[in-house]
Amino acid sequence: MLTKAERTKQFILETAVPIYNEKGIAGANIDDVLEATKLTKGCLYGHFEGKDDLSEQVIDLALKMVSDKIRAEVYKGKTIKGKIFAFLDFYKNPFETYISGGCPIFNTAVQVDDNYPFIKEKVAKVIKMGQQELTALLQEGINNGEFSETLDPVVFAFKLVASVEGGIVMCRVMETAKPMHGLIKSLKMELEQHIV
Amino acid sequence: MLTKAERTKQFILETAVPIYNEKGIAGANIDDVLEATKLTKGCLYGHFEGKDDLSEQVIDLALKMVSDKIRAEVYKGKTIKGKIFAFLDFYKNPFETYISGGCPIFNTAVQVDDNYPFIKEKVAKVIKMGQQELTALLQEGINNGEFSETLDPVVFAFKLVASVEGGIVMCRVMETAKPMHGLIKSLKMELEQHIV
DNA sequence: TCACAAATATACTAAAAAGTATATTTTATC
DNA sequence: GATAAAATATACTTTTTAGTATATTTGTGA
Repeated sequence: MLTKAERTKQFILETAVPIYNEKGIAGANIDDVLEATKLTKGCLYGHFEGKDDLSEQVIDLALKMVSDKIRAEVYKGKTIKGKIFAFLDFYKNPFETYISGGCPIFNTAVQVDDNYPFIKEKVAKVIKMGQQELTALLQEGINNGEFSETLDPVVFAFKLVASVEGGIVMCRVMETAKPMHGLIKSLKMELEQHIV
Repeated sequence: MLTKAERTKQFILETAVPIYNEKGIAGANIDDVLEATKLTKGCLYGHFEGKDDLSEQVIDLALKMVSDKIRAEVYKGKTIKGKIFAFLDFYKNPFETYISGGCPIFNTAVQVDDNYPFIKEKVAKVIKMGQQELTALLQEGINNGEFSETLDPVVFAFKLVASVEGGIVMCRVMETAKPMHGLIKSLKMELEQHIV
Protein backbone atom coordinates (compact mmCIF):
# COMPACT_ATOMS: atom_id res chain seq x y z
CA MET A 1 0.00 0.00 0.00
CA LEU A 2 1.09 3.52 -0.72
CA THR A 3 2.05 5.72 2.19
CA LYS A 4 0.16 8.95 2.79
CA ALA A 5 3.02 11.02 1.43
CA GLU A 6 3.25 8.93 -1.71
CA ARG A 7 -0.45 9.29 -2.28
CA THR A 8 -0.29 13.05 -1.75
CA LYS A 9 2.61 13.41 -4.14
CA GLN A 10 0.80 11.36 -6.76
CA PHE A 11 -2.32 13.44 -6.20
CA ILE A 12 -0.37 16.66 -6.72
CA LEU A 13 1.17 15.35 -9.91
CA GLU A 14 -2.11 14.08 -11.30
CA THR A 15 -3.87 17.32 -10.48
CA ALA A 16 -1.07 19.35 -12.02
CA VAL A 17 -0.96 17.39 -15.28
CA PRO A 18 -3.94 19.08 -16.97
CA ILE A 19 -2.93 22.47 -15.56
CA TYR A 20 0.50 22.18 -17.13
CA ASN A 21 -0.96 20.81 -20.33
CA GLU A 22 -3.37 23.71 -20.65
CA LYS A 23 -1.21 26.59 -19.48
CA GLY A 24 2.22 25.36 -20.44
CA ILE A 25 5.31 25.04 -18.28
CA ALA A 26 6.03 28.76 -18.09
CA GLY A 27 2.34 29.63 -17.79
CA ALA A 28 1.52 27.22 -15.00
CA ASN A 29 2.37 28.38 -11.51
CA ILE A 30 2.65 26.87 -8.07
CA ASP A 31 -0.41 28.76 -6.86
CA ASP A 32 -2.52 27.22 -9.63
CA VAL A 33 -1.51 23.81 -8.40
CA LEU A 34 -2.13 24.70 -4.74
CA GLU A 35 -5.52 26.13 -5.65
CA ALA A 36 -6.48 22.98 -7.55
CA THR A 37 -5.22 20.56 -4.91
CA LYS A 38 -6.39 22.65 -1.95
CA LEU A 39 -3.00 21.99 -0.43
CA THR A 40 -0.47 24.48 0.88
CA LYS A 41 3.05 25.55 0.08
CA GLY A 42 4.58 23.70 2.98
CA CYS A 43 3.03 20.50 1.77
CA LEU A 44 3.99 20.93 -1.85
CA TYR A 45 7.56 21.91 -1.07
CA GLY A 46 7.75 18.84 1.16
CA HIS A 47 7.35 16.72 -1.93
CA PHE A 48 9.19 18.75 -4.55
CA GLU A 49 12.45 20.67 -4.47
CA GLY A 50 10.97 23.59 -6.37
CA LYS A 51 9.09 24.52 -9.48
CA ASP A 52 11.60 22.96 -11.84
CA ASP A 53 11.41 19.66 -10.01
CA LEU A 54 7.62 19.78 -10.03
CA SER A 55 7.52 20.70 -13.72
CA GLU A 56 9.82 17.86 -14.62
CA GLN A 57 7.81 15.26 -12.75
CA VAL A 58 4.48 16.60 -13.99
CA ILE A 59 5.62 16.44 -17.61
CA ASP A 60 7.07 13.01 -16.95
CA LEU A 61 3.72 11.76 -15.73
CA ALA A 62 1.82 13.39 -18.58
CA LEU A 63 4.12 11.79 -21.14
CA LYS A 64 3.81 8.43 -19.45
CA MET A 65 0.02 8.66 -19.20
CA VAL A 66 -0.53 9.43 -22.85
CA SER A 67 2.10 6.94 -24.05
CA ASP A 68 0.54 4.17 -22.02
CA LYS A 69 -2.91 5.08 -23.25
CA ILE A 70 -1.85 5.06 -26.89
CA ARG A 71 -0.12 1.70 -26.43
CA ALA A 72 -3.26 0.30 -24.83
CA GLU A 73 -5.41 1.55 -27.70
CA VAL A 74 -3.04 0.18 -30.35
CA TYR A 75 -2.93 -3.15 -28.53
CA LYS A 76 -6.66 -3.57 -29.09
CA GLY A 77 -6.19 -3.94 -32.87
CA LYS A 78 -6.19 -7.57 -34.01
CA THR A 79 -4.14 -7.15 -37.18
CA ILE A 80 -1.34 -4.67 -37.85
CA LYS A 81 -3.74 -2.68 -39.97
CA GLY A 82 -6.19 -2.80 -37.08
CA LYS A 83 -3.52 -1.52 -34.73
CA ILE A 84 -2.61 1.38 -37.01
CA PHE A 85 -6.26 2.22 -37.43
CA ALA A 86 -6.68 2.14 -33.64
CA PHE A 87 -3.74 4.50 -33.35
CA LEU A 88 -5.36 6.92 -35.78
CA ASP A 89 -8.74 6.68 -34.10
CA PHE A 90 -7.16 7.67 -30.82
CA TYR A 91 -6.75 11.14 -32.34
CA LYS A 92 -10.22 11.49 -33.77
CA ASN A 93 -11.53 13.97 -31.23
CA PRO A 94 -9.25 17.02 -31.04
CA PHE A 95 -11.23 18.62 -28.25
CA GLU A 96 -11.72 15.90 -25.71
CA THR A 97 -8.12 14.80 -25.59
CA TYR A 98 -7.03 12.14 -23.15
CA ILE A 99 -5.44 14.87 -21.08
CA SER A 100 -7.28 18.16 -21.29
CA GLY A 101 -5.50 20.73 -23.43
CA GLY A 102 -4.33 18.69 -26.38
CA CYS A 103 -1.56 16.14 -26.71
CA PRO A 104 1.03 16.63 -23.96
CA ILE A 105 3.78 15.13 -26.08
CA PHE A 106 3.38 17.75 -28.71
CA ASN A 107 2.52 20.60 -26.40
CA THR A 108 5.67 19.89 -24.47
CA ALA A 109 7.80 19.44 -27.58
CA VAL A 110 6.87 22.92 -28.76
CA GLN A 111 7.57 24.58 -25.45
CA VAL A 112 10.84 22.96 -24.50
CA ASP A 113 12.41 23.57 -27.86
CA ASP A 114 15.00 26.06 -26.69
CA ASN A 115 14.29 26.27 -22.96
CA TYR A 116 14.21 23.27 -20.59
CA PRO A 117 16.89 21.00 -22.07
CA PHE A 118 16.19 18.29 -19.47
CA ILE A 119 12.56 17.97 -20.41
CA LYS A 120 13.43 18.21 -24.09
CA GLU A 121 15.49 15.05 -23.66
CA LYS A 122 12.51 13.25 -22.18
CA VAL A 123 10.11 14.28 -24.94
CA ALA A 124 12.67 13.34 -27.57
CA LYS A 125 12.96 9.92 -26.00
CA VAL A 126 9.19 9.42 -25.97
CA ILE A 127 8.82 10.47 -29.59
CA LYS A 128 11.75 8.35 -30.74
CA MET A 129 10.39 5.35 -28.88
CA GLY A 130 6.97 5.88 -30.47
CA GLN A 131 8.55 6.10 -33.90
CA GLN A 132 10.48 2.89 -33.31
CA GLU A 133 7.39 1.06 -32.14
CA LEU A 134 5.25 2.25 -35.04
CA THR A 135 7.99 1.47 -37.52
CA ALA A 136 8.42 -2.01 -36.07
CA LEU A 137 4.68 -2.54 -36.26
CA LEU A 138 4.58 -1.56 -39.94
CA GLN A 139 7.61 -3.72 -40.65
CA GLU A 140 5.85 -6.62 -38.99
CA GLY A 141 2.92 -5.99 -41.30
CA ILE A 142 5.23 -6.28 -44.28
CA ASN A 143 6.88 -9.40 -42.88
CA ASN A 144 3.61 -11.18 -42.20
CA GLY A 145 2.29 -10.34 -45.65
CA GLU A 146 -0.33 -7.77 -44.66
CA PHE A 147 1.46 -4.97 -46.51
CA SER A 148 3.57 -4.93 -49.63
CA GLU A 149 7.22 -3.91 -49.82
CA THR A 150 6.11 -0.63 -51.36
CA LEU A 151 5.42 0.67 -47.86
CA ASP A 152 8.34 2.49 -46.26
CA PRO A 153 7.82 1.87 -42.54
CA VAL A 154 10.14 4.61 -41.30
CA VAL A 155 8.65 7.27 -43.53
CA PHE A 156 5.05 6.24 -42.97
CA ALA A 157 5.47 6.04 -39.19
CA PHE A 158 6.73 9.60 -39.20
CA LYS A 159 3.99 10.77 -41.53
CA LEU A 160 1.33 9.21 -39.30
CA VAL A 161 2.45 10.92 -36.13
CA ALA A 162 3.42 14.25 -37.66
CA SER A 163 0.13 14.63 -39.45
CA VAL A 164 -2.22 13.61 -36.64
CA GLU A 165 -0.35 15.65 -34.09
CA GLY A 166 -0.26 18.62 -36.41
CA GLY A 167 -3.91 18.04 -37.21
CA ILE A 168 -4.88 18.15 -33.54
CA VAL A 169 -3.25 21.54 -33.08
CA MET A 170 -4.84 22.97 -36.22
CA CYS A 171 -8.31 21.66 -35.40
CA ARG A 172 -8.14 22.93 -31.84
CA VAL A 173 -7.22 26.43 -32.89
CA MET A 174 -9.76 26.51 -35.72
CA GLU A 175 -12.36 24.96 -33.44
CA THR A 176 -13.48 22.32 -35.89
CA ALA A 177 -12.97 18.56 -35.81
CA LYS A 178 -13.93 17.95 -39.42
CA PRO A 179 -10.46 18.22 -41.01
CA MET A 180 -9.21 15.66 -38.53
CA HIS A 181 -11.73 13.14 -39.76
CA GLY A 182 -10.73 13.78 -43.37
CA LEU A 183 -7.08 13.41 -42.45
CA ILE A 184 -7.56 10.13 -40.61
CA LYS A 185 -9.61 8.74 -43.49
CA SER A 186 -6.89 9.81 -45.93
CA LEU A 187 -4.14 8.17 -43.86
CA LYS A 188 -6.16 4.96 -43.61
CA MET A 189 -6.60 4.98 -47.38
CA GLU A 190 -2.92 5.61 -47.84
CA LEU A 191 -2.11 2.55 -45.75
CA GLU A 192 -4.69 0.49 -47.60
CA GLN A 193 -2.93 1.25 -50.86
CA HIS A 194 -0.13 -0.97 -49.61
CA ILE A 195 -2.32 -3.88 -48.61
CA VAL A 196 -1.46 -6.91 -50.72
CA MET B 1 9.43 58.36 -44.39
CA LEU B 2 8.77 56.74 -41.09
CA THR B 3 8.96 58.89 -38.00
CA LYS B 4 11.50 58.05 -35.31
CA ALA B 5 8.82 56.65 -33.05
CA GLU B 6 7.44 54.44 -35.80
CA ARG B 7 10.87 53.10 -36.52
CA THR B 8 11.54 52.42 -32.85
CA LYS B 9 8.25 50.61 -32.45
CA GLN B 10 8.95 48.51 -35.51
CA PHE B 11 12.44 47.79 -34.20
CA ILE B 12 11.05 46.64 -30.85
CA LEU B 13 8.55 44.36 -32.56
CA GLU B 14 11.10 42.89 -34.92
CA THR B 15 13.55 42.28 -32.12
CA ALA B 16 10.87 40.72 -29.96
CA VAL B 17 9.60 38.33 -32.63
CA PRO B 18 12.34 35.69 -32.25
CA ILE B 19 12.33 36.08 -28.46
CA TYR B 20 8.63 35.34 -28.33
CA ASN B 21 8.98 32.53 -30.84
CA GLU B 22 11.73 30.89 -28.81
CA LYS B 23 10.48 31.44 -25.28
CA GLY B 24 6.73 31.55 -25.85
CA ILE B 25 4.27 34.22 -24.79
CA ALA B 26 4.31 33.33 -21.10
CA GLY B 27 8.03 32.68 -21.12
CA ALA B 28 9.07 35.89 -22.82
CA ASN B 29 9.31 38.92 -20.58
CA ILE B 30 9.65 42.65 -20.97
CA ASP B 31 13.21 42.62 -19.65
CA ASP B 32 14.25 40.15 -22.35
CA VAL B 33 12.99 42.59 -24.94
CA LEU B 34 14.64 45.58 -23.27
CA GLU B 35 17.91 43.67 -23.03
CA ALA B 36 17.79 42.73 -26.71
CA THR B 37 16.81 46.18 -27.93
CA LYS B 38 19.03 48.06 -25.45
CA LEU B 39 16.07 50.29 -24.83
CA THR B 40 14.42 51.20 -21.54
CA LYS B 41 11.06 50.74 -19.90
CA GLY B 42 10.01 54.34 -20.46
CA CYS B 43 10.61 53.93 -24.16
CA LEU B 44 8.86 50.59 -24.50
CA TYR B 45 5.83 51.66 -22.50
CA GLY B 46 5.63 54.72 -24.70
CA HIS B 47 4.88 52.46 -27.61
CA PHE B 48 2.84 49.71 -25.97
CA GLU B 49 0.12 49.75 -23.34
CA GLY B 50 1.58 46.78 -21.52
CA LYS B 51 2.77 43.25 -21.95
CA ASP B 52 -0.50 42.02 -23.42
CA ASP B 53 -0.45 44.75 -26.05
CA LEU B 54 3.17 44.00 -26.88
CA SER B 55 2.52 40.26 -27.05
CA GLU B 56 -0.41 40.75 -29.37
CA GLN B 57 1.51 42.96 -31.77
CA VAL B 58 4.61 40.78 -31.69
CA ILE B 59 2.61 37.67 -32.55
CA ASP B 60 0.76 39.63 -35.20
CA LEU B 61 4.02 40.57 -36.85
CA ALA B 62 5.44 37.05 -36.58
CA LEU B 63 2.33 35.59 -38.20
CA LYS B 64 2.42 38.18 -40.94
CA MET B 65 6.13 37.68 -41.61
CA VAL B 66 5.91 33.94 -42.00
CA SER B 67 2.66 34.06 -44.00
CA ASP B 68 4.14 36.56 -46.43
CA LYS B 69 7.31 34.52 -46.74
CA ILE B 70 5.41 31.32 -47.49
CA ARG B 71 3.26 33.12 -50.08
CA ALA B 72 6.39 34.51 -51.70
CA GLU B 73 7.97 31.05 -51.85
CA VAL B 74 4.83 29.45 -53.25
CA TYR B 75 4.56 32.21 -55.83
CA LYS B 76 7.90 31.16 -57.32
CA GLY B 77 6.46 27.84 -58.56
CA LYS B 78 5.57 27.95 -62.23
CA THR B 79 2.92 25.23 -62.22
CA ILE B 80 0.54 24.31 -59.42
CA LYS B 81 2.65 21.27 -58.73
CA GLY B 82 5.67 23.56 -58.65
CA LYS B 83 3.92 25.82 -56.16
CA ILE B 84 3.01 22.94 -53.85
CA PHE B 85 6.55 21.63 -54.08
CA ALA B 86 7.84 25.09 -53.24
CA PHE B 87 5.53 25.14 -50.24
CA LEU B 88 6.93 21.82 -49.05
CA ASP B 89 10.50 22.86 -49.64
CA PHE B 90 9.98 25.88 -47.44
CA TYR B 91 9.83 23.44 -44.53
CA LYS B 92 12.85 21.36 -45.41
CA ASN B 93 15.16 22.72 -42.75
CA PRO B 94 13.56 22.32 -39.30
CA PHE B 95 16.44 24.08 -37.52
CA GLU B 96 17.03 27.20 -39.48
CA THR B 97 13.44 28.29 -39.59
CA TYR B 98 12.54 31.62 -41.15
CA ILE B 99 12.01 32.95 -37.66
CA SER B 100 14.29 31.38 -35.11
CA GLY B 101 12.54 28.88 -32.84
CA GLY B 102 10.33 27.00 -35.28
CA CYS B 103 7.15 28.00 -37.05
CA PRO B 104 5.45 30.86 -35.21
CA ILE B 105 2.04 29.88 -36.52
CA PHE B 106 2.26 26.51 -34.89
CA ASN B 107 4.14 27.58 -31.82
CA THR B 108 1.49 30.18 -31.19
CA ALA B 109 -1.37 27.81 -31.92
CA VAL B 110 -0.16 25.42 -29.25
CA GLN B 111 0.27 28.10 -26.61
CA VAL B 112 -2.89 30.10 -27.07
CA ASP B 113 -5.10 27.07 -27.01
CA ASP B 114 -6.85 27.84 -23.76
CA ASN B 115 -5.23 31.11 -22.73
CA TYR B 116 -5.08 34.26 -24.90
CA PRO B 117 -8.42 34.08 -26.76
CA PHE B 118 -7.62 37.24 -28.77
CA ILE B 119 -4.43 35.81 -30.19
CA LYS B 120 -6.11 32.47 -30.75
CA GLU B 121 -8.54 34.24 -33.08
CA LYS B 122 -5.66 35.66 -35.09
CA VAL B 123 -3.87 32.33 -35.46
CA ALA B 124 -7.11 30.65 -36.42
CA LYS B 125 -7.63 33.26 -39.11
CA VAL B 126 -4.12 32.76 -40.49
CA ILE B 127 -4.45 28.99 -40.58
CA LYS B 128 -7.91 29.11 -42.15
CA MET B 129 -6.69 31.56 -44.76
CA GLY B 130 -3.73 29.32 -45.54
CA GLN B 131 -6.03 26.32 -45.90
CA GLN B 132 -8.29 28.24 -48.24
CA GLU B 133 -5.39 29.37 -50.39
CA LEU B 134 -3.85 25.91 -50.59
CA THR B 135 -7.21 24.34 -51.32
CA ALA B 136 -7.88 26.88 -54.07
CA LEU B 137 -4.46 26.19 -55.53
CA LEU B 138 -5.08 22.44 -55.63
CA GLN B 139 -8.52 23.00 -57.09
CA GLU B 140 -6.98 25.17 -59.76
CA GLY B 141 -4.62 22.29 -60.53
CA ILE B 142 -7.61 20.03 -61.04
CA ASN B 143 -9.40 22.61 -63.16
CA ASN B 144 -6.42 23.22 -65.43
CA GLY B 145 -5.85 19.51 -65.92
CA GLU B 146 -2.66 19.16 -63.89
CA PHE B 147 -4.32 16.87 -61.36
CA SER B 148 -7.10 14.33 -61.65
CA GLU B 149 -10.43 14.47 -59.86
CA THR B 150 -9.17 11.80 -57.49
CA LEU B 151 -7.41 14.51 -55.51
CA ASP B 152 -9.48 15.94 -52.67
CA PRO B 153 -8.18 19.52 -52.37
CA VAL B 154 -9.61 20.20 -48.89
CA VAL B 155 -8.25 17.00 -47.40
CA PHE B 156 -4.87 17.22 -49.08
CA ALA B 157 -4.38 20.87 -48.15
CA PHE B 158 -4.94 19.95 -44.52
CA LYS B 159 -2.70 16.92 -44.73
CA LEU B 160 0.10 19.01 -46.23
CA VAL B 161 0.11 21.62 -43.50
CA ALA B 162 -0.61 19.30 -40.59
CA SER B 163 2.18 16.94 -41.51
CA VAL B 164 4.92 19.44 -42.29
CA GLU B 165 4.12 21.51 -39.22
CA GLY B 166 3.98 18.41 -37.08
CA GLY B 167 7.15 17.20 -38.72
CA ILE B 168 9.00 20.40 -37.87
CA VAL B 169 8.17 20.04 -34.19
CA MET B 170 9.19 16.39 -34.09
CA CYS B 171 12.45 16.95 -35.94
CA ARG B 172 13.39 19.88 -33.76
CA VAL B 173 12.88 17.97 -30.56
CA MET B 174 14.62 14.85 -31.87
CA GLU B 175 17.38 16.99 -33.33
CA THR B 176 17.39 15.35 -36.74
CA ALA B 177 16.23 16.71 -40.08
CA LYS B 178 16.16 13.39 -41.86
CA PRO B 179 12.52 12.43 -41.19
CA MET B 180 11.48 15.78 -42.60
CA HIS B 181 13.11 14.99 -45.91
CA GLY B 182 11.41 11.60 -46.05
CA LEU B 183 8.09 13.24 -45.23
CA ILE B 184 8.41 15.90 -47.90
CA LYS B 185 9.41 13.30 -50.48
CA SER B 186 6.41 11.18 -49.49
CA LEU B 187 4.01 14.13 -49.78
CA LYS B 188 5.42 15.01 -53.19
CA MET B 189 4.92 11.41 -54.31
CA GLU B 190 1.41 11.47 -52.95
CA LEU B 191 0.61 14.52 -55.03
CA GLU B 192 2.24 13.01 -58.09
CA GLN B 193 -0.08 10.02 -57.84
CA HIS B 194 -2.85 12.40 -58.86
CA ILE B 195 -1.05 13.87 -61.84
CA VAL B 196 -2.93 13.04 -65.02
C1' DT C 1 18.52 77.51 -35.05
C1' DC C 2 15.18 77.83 -31.69
C1' DA C 3 11.43 76.02 -29.33
C1' DC C 4 8.60 72.59 -27.98
C1' DA C 5 6.61 68.42 -28.48
C1' DA C 6 7.70 63.79 -28.98
C1' DA C 7 10.75 60.23 -27.66
C1' DT C 8 13.59 58.07 -24.45
C1' DA C 9 15.97 57.31 -19.91
C1' DT C 10 16.04 57.03 -14.89
C1' DA C 11 14.47 55.69 -10.76
C1' DC C 12 11.18 54.35 -8.59
C1' DT C 13 6.40 51.42 -6.91
C1' DA C 14 3.27 47.52 -7.34
C1' DA C 15 2.11 42.99 -8.12
C1' DA C 16 2.90 38.35 -8.75
C1' DA C 17 5.39 34.48 -8.21
C1' DA C 18 8.76 31.48 -5.87
C1' DG C 19 10.68 29.92 -1.83
C1' DT C 20 11.46 29.24 3.48
C1' DA C 21 11.20 28.92 8.63
C1' DT C 22 8.50 27.32 11.92
C1' DA C 23 4.26 25.72 14.06
C1' DT C 24 0.71 22.34 13.99
C1' DT C 25 -1.41 18.26 12.80
C1' DT C 26 -1.54 13.57 11.33
C1' DT C 27 0.08 8.84 10.62
C1' DA C 28 2.12 4.74 11.65
C1' DT C 29 4.54 1.95 14.94
C1' DC C 30 5.38 0.27 19.48
C1' DG D 1 -3.40 4.97 22.94
C1' DA D 2 1.19 7.26 23.58
C1' DT D 3 4.87 8.99 20.92
C1' DA D 4 8.07 10.22 17.60
C1' DA D 5 8.57 11.08 12.97
C1' DA D 6 6.49 12.37 8.94
C1' DA D 7 3.22 15.26 6.68
C1' DT D 8 0.90 19.45 6.27
C1' DA D 9 -0.43 24.36 7.39
C1' DT D 10 0.68 29.12 8.49
C1' DA D 11 2.93 33.12 8.01
C1' DC D 12 6.34 34.97 6.54
C1' DT D 13 10.80 36.69 3.00
C1' DT D 14 12.85 36.96 -1.46
C1' DT D 15 12.91 37.33 -6.15
C1' DT D 16 11.19 38.34 -10.32
C1' DT D 17 8.46 40.81 -13.34
C1' DA D 18 5.18 44.38 -14.65
C1' DG D 19 4.11 48.96 -14.51
C1' DT D 20 4.51 54.30 -13.51
C1' DA D 21 6.02 59.10 -12.44
C1' DT D 22 9.12 62.19 -13.69
C1' DA D 23 13.39 63.91 -15.65
C1' DT D 24 16.16 64.32 -19.69
C1' DT D 25 17.22 64.16 -24.32
C1' DT D 26 16.34 64.41 -29.18
C1' DG D 27 13.98 65.16 -33.56
C1' DT D 28 11.47 68.27 -36.38
C1' DG D 29 8.80 72.12 -38.20
C1' DA D 30 8.39 77.21 -37.78
